[in-house]
This record gives sequence, C-alpha cells and structure tokens, in this order.
Amino acid sequence: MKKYYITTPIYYVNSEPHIGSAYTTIIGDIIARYKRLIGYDVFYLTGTDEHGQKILQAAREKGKDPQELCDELSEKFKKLWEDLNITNDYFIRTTDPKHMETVQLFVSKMLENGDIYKGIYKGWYCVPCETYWNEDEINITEDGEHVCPSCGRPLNFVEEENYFFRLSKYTQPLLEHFKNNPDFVEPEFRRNEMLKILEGGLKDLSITRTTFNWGIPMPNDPKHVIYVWVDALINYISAIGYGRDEQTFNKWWPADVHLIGKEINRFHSIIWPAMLMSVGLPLPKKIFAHGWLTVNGQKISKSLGNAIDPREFVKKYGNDVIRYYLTRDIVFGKDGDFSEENLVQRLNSDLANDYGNLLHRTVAMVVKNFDSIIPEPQESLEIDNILIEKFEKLLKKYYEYMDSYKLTNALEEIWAYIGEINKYFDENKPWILAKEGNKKRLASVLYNTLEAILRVATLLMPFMPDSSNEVYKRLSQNINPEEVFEKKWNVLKPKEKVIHGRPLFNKIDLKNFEKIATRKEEQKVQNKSVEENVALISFDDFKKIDLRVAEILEAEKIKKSEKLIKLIINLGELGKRQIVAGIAKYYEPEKLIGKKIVVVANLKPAKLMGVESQGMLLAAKINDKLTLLTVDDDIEPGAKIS
RNA sequence: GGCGGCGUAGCUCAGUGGCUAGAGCAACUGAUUCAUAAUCAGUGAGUCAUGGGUUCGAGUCCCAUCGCCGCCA
Repeated sequence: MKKYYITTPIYYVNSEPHIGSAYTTIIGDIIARYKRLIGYDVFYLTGTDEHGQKILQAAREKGKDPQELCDELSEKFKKLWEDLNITNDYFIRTTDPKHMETVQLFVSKMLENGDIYKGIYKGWYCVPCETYWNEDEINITEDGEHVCPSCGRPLNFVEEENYFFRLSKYTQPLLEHFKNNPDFVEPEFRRNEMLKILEGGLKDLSITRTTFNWGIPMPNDPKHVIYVWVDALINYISAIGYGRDEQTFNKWWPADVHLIGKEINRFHSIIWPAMLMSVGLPLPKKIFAHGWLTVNGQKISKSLGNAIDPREFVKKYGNDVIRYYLTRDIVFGKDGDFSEENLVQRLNSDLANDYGNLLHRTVAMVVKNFDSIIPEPQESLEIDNILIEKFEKLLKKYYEYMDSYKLTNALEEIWAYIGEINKYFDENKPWILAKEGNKKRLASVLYNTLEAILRVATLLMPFMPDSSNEVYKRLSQNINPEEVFEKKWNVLKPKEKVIHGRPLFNKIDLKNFEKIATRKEEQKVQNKSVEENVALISFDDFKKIDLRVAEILEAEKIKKSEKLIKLIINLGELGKRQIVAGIAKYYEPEKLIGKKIVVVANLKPAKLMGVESQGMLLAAKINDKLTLLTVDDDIEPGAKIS
C-alpha cells in the first residue's frame, strides 16, 4: 500500500487558535481524507509548539507556570480539531519528553558532524518575533529607540555566547536541490523568493539561547537551550519515531508534503532542509506555502485581538459549509478574504440550490412514484451514456487537480458536473414520465440521477464528510466508496429505501442575516482603548498624518442633522477649508469662532449629510464628554504639529 | 533601497501575441413545475489601472507612472 505523510505546522501556543490555523488544518484534512479515500495509507500530523521566550512571557503575564499554560492551550487546539472533525493521526507537543529527547539526539548528530560551533552573538533581539536582527536591519526611532523592523516594537540588545549552525555550508547543496526539484516549494513565486535568498548566500544561524530556560537543553552544554525553531522543525520526524522506532520512521519519512503558511517558508524551505542534510536524512518531497486569510477584509492579528474563533462559524453554519467555502472561494496558495457574505452566497447557490436541492427533488420523486424504493435501471439511452461519460471525464480531472493541490479547481469541476445532473434531470422531464405512466423510463432516469449524486457525494467526501455520509444514509447505501472509483456505473444498489429528510443545506437570507464578525466588532469597540495601546504604528505611519493648527472662522449647524457642524477654518499657508465635525451636541456654533484647534489636514475629503468635509478636527471624548484639542499658546494658523 | 507579483464585467476570478476578451455568482428575459421562489435556456457597448513603445497584430512583450501586496536589505 502506498503511503502518504502530510503535516501542518505545529501551532504556537501563545494564544488561542484562530481561523488561520483552522484553515491550514482543514486543508490538510481534506488532502489526508482524499488520499485515504483513494487507497493510500496516510499519516496526518499536527500539534503544538510550546517552547520559547514568548510563551514564558505569556505565562508570566498570566501568573502561570509555562507548562500549565501549554497544557491548557494545546488542549484547546486538540479540542478544536475534534470539533472540526479533523482526522489527524497524531498530535505532537514539543514539551513531550519523547520529542525533547529526539531533538537532543538530532542536535548531537549535528554536533558530531561538526556543523555546530560556539561563537559570540551580539545584537538586537525581538522577543515577540523570537528573532535576532542585524544592525543594518533594524529601525531607529526619533528618540533613539531601536525597534523591530517586523513588528515595530522595542528591541533588546543582547550579547551572549551561542552555538551556531553552519547553515552557510548548505547554500550550494540547497541550490542544487532546488534546481533538481523544481516542485520542491510551491507555489512557484514562493519558490523564487527562496531561491533569491539562496543565491544571496546563507549566514550561519544562532541556534541556542542562554537568557532563559524554557526550552530543550543543549545536550553537551545544558546552560543553553535550543532555539525554538530548531526544536519545532524536528517535530516532523520525532512524531514518527525518529531515533526511537526506526521501522515506523522509515515507513513514513520523507514527508510527502509540509503544509505551511507563507510566513514560515524560510524555516521550512531552507533551514529545515539544511538541518536534514546535516544529519543525512532525505528531504521532504514538497513544501506548500499557502497565503493568509483576512476576515471580512480585515487582517487577522493575534495582537489586535480580532482573531475570530472558528467554532462560532462552525456552530452557525456547520463544518461542511465552512470547509466547502474555504476551499471553493479561496484559491489555495494565494491570499484570500474570509467573507461571511460570500460564504452565505456559496451556501445558498452552490450547496442548497445546486446540490442539496438536486438530491431533494430526486428523492421526492422516488418517494411518490416508487414507494420510496430505489428502482432498478432499465434499458439505457444515449443521454444516459453521456452522463456516464461526463463523470469519467470529471474523475480524471478530479485526480489531476487533487494530486496537485488545486482543490478549488477540483470543486469547480464537481459543480460543473452537478450542473450536468440537473440538466439531465430537466431534459428527461421525469415528472412528465410519471404523468404518462412511463415507469420504465422513469426508473432509469431516477436511478441514473441518484447514481450520479452518489458519485458526487463520494468525490466530495474529503471536502464535506458529514453531508456525503448523509447522502449515503439517505439512499441507504452500505457500499464501499472505493467502488465509485473502480466501477464504471451502477454502483448504486437498487431496491433500497430512500429517506426524504430535510434539505441537506439550509439557505440563509442574505438580506438580513447577522454576521458573526459584526458581533465581534461590537465587542472590539468596547475594548478599543485597550486595543489602541496594543496596536503600535511606526513613526513612518505617524508621519503620514499632517496635523495642523487651524483657526475657526465660521461655524454653523447643518440642517437636518443633530450632530454636525460645518466649519470654515483658516489653515494659514494651506488656505481656507470647509470641514464638518460631529460636535453639535457639545458646542454652540457661535462659541467656536476664533478658537485655534487641531485638524488632520491631509484626510481624504468625504461628504457628510451631503456636505463636503476637507479635513477632520481632533477632540477628546470619553462617555458623554467631549472637548476640542486646542493649542497652549498662541500660534499662527497652519503651524505643523509633530 | 533592491527584486518580484498583482491591478480584466456589479462581485470573485480565468485568460500559450492573432477569429467578435471568458467562467461562476448577482441582475434581466424566456421555459418549466419534480424540488429549498428551485432547476434549465438565453442575455455582458467591460477605457483588459494610466501613458508611451515594439509588432501586420498586445489584456498577453518592452519602458515609464499610479495604486495594492510579497520577499530581501
């Protein structure tokens, strides 16, 4: 039996799981289920990454022991995967003693091979990103603070004795490997990015830390803990028994694919292969880096706290719908937006109308005309053969797309076929056959339609296991799905009873449905002050805002509006402007005239109640109190504020 | 700053230099009534971001500009 080993990244447990990690894991699950369906022996691995300074810090902030925090969070991940019906074969945790021993074994081998040496690391370190930065990479703020080029937060200067991995040594071998294996990293543009890095030459990598101890001790020098990424990457082999169970290990390794997010591509496509080369193990066959999801147009960000619990979506729409939407609407590999409206759109038109209704209408006719018993097919006509041939074509494309991870395309093809089945049904007009009493032909038409539906449900099993199983149940088919792949047609067992249950998928009225995300956004408004402290912007971002002192020349209330006041302001060198401000509840227009206020001078103009506003004034507000920002001493209008 | 990608119908996107630029969804029209107002058929005068250029011919190649994004520094 052919084997297939697929992995997700192991998720860092410094925060709760969100839709992004769910996305990777769902995709992995679909691929794993597909391979099992077509007869592979599959090992699907996921887990949690639990070491490193960030976790130590998160634990301290919560007043918890780090292990306790890891236990809690990894449990949440496990639970979520259960809720999402993920069929992982193992869940690895990097704090598992077996994993820790394996890491030490692996690193010992690297030591023996002379790929690790001791050196001094001096430089800047970003704790949240767990990353060291070179002097020429970091940003310096106006007041001389060194900040992380990636996240904008302050850096710590560290000088420590570290062990280094001779990554530089593997530049050439990796280049060779990339050249000889054009499909090693996908999509292609990600591969090219990595290739560029390799062509620039690799630097040795610091792989131990001494400033904290939440990690795996270096085997020869326990003062040092092993860098969390080295620790984490080894999970892919420790989970399958490297160094402990050679037989199992040899069965699964090398991995067929590491599914990852684009942000960790360098670790998987360069560092991990180099580590494997160092100890003489074969490399994974493929690294597939998918894109990022935004949710309703917003970036998912752990630090912003707008991460959405995938469970809420599942509770509302069901597992299958989420799985379908994620694979159908978001092209695998590219960035995409998780839009709840689009999801409902897909649910209504693809799932409920095209697919669910097809089963429903066919079963209804079996109930009425054949007393709920699936009839036996009779003599077949040309039109029947076309339906059969089209399925054969579909199956070919299905294999092709599924094997190259083009899941979106596979679904597209399946839906094109669902369209064909609906068409077949319409063209044969079974309701007329029933009226005419042509039971023979009616039997064939209904049988063929059900057979086609059964086949579609089978191809959809990896994507939507629940509804596919439901189709099998409704048609009382106790058959092995493999028959669908092996036999040409007539897999459906006649004389079985159909169950005319509720529609497979329920539609949702697009015009008035309550979005989950909206509810979350409301919460966000309440937490706004907290978030504003967290959401750091760079100095460059700040510089984009042109703040100016302005003198109010005229002020009048806008008719029909309770809140708005129209102001004519003097901006000195920038001339006069008209702005609209929502301050009528707090200020009488006449009292505003002459005041020196602060405005954003380069805001895009906007119309409020039909009146153009060419800027925005600044005011402080809390609860029901509002006060305008003014300047402490007299200064000319137009003065820049920085 | 360097390298790369993207910008195509209301929406999501396809489109090896060459007949009148496509698909799905939405919309509209017709058919139909077995079905969850469903399905089937038909309907697109889109500056293919902008401006140049190469070519007999460019969404497709080249250059520049604008906007968005990625990787690296």
